[in-house]
Amino acid sequence: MTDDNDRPRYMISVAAELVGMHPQTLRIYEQKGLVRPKRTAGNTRLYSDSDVERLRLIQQLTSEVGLNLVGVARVLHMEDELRRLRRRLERMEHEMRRSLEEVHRSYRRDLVLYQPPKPPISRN
Amino acid sequence: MTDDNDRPRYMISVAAELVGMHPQTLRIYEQKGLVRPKRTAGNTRLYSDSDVERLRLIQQLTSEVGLNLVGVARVLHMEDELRRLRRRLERMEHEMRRSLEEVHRSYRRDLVLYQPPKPPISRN
DNA sequence: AGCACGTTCACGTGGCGTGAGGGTCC
DNA sequence: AGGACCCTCACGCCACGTGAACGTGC
Repeated sequence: MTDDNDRPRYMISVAAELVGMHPQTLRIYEQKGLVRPKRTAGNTRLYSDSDVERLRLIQQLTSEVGLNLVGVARVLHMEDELRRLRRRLERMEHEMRRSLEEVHRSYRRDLVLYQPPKPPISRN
Repeated sequence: MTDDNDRPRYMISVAAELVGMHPQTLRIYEQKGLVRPKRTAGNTRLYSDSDVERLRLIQQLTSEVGLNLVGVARVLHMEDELRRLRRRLERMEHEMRRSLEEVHRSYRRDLVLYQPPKPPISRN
């Protein structure tokens, strides 16, 4: 997950080449807060692979979907939110199943302890 | 909820007046699928109060937020999705609590049936 | 010294709002 | 017949992408 996909690698001309965009466009995207490449000590932008991937996503949203840059920012943020909610929902489903089983197990333990030795418990 | 907020009421000039927009703009919005006013037999658009409210929302997203129309459509749709997920999450929380209590109650009933009359149940 | 970087400004294109023209329904 | 509706076309403005100019870092 957090491997070196985030390591700053490419300067702007390379990154632009990778995604087939104008370097100036990438600068505009940064200015509007759509990507946040790191900088060298000499103030040169360095794009990570994650940044490049994000650029491709932005490209898709603008050129194919037709969003303007405000829309791209908004949609990217809302997609994060959606992913978060879906994950949370899924985890809650698991948690729910787990808890129910846990309770069942706990009570069955009690039942075993307390059951009279003679008649076996009949279960359906 | 589904009272007469959905009843077709205002023709385009009135609706446009209500929200302070150009009638032609409303036609464009319909053409792009952002609002779907009903029509009279004579093909005249009739906007409901819900439609008018939606128009105000669209107005906010375009003029204040700065979205283009594609963005408005997308954002409106994603907001619906977000609301749906949040509601579902909330209902699941309730359901989880309810189920757990239910199971507890069910087992306690059993415990009463099965507990031996002599030694009292010791609990930690 | 040279090349790619940095920023700022200028231009072209396209989306969107607004208006006009012409036809149709009450 | 008049007025508001319908639709289509035309114009203006602004956002965005692209390029040029000029300065700076390696």
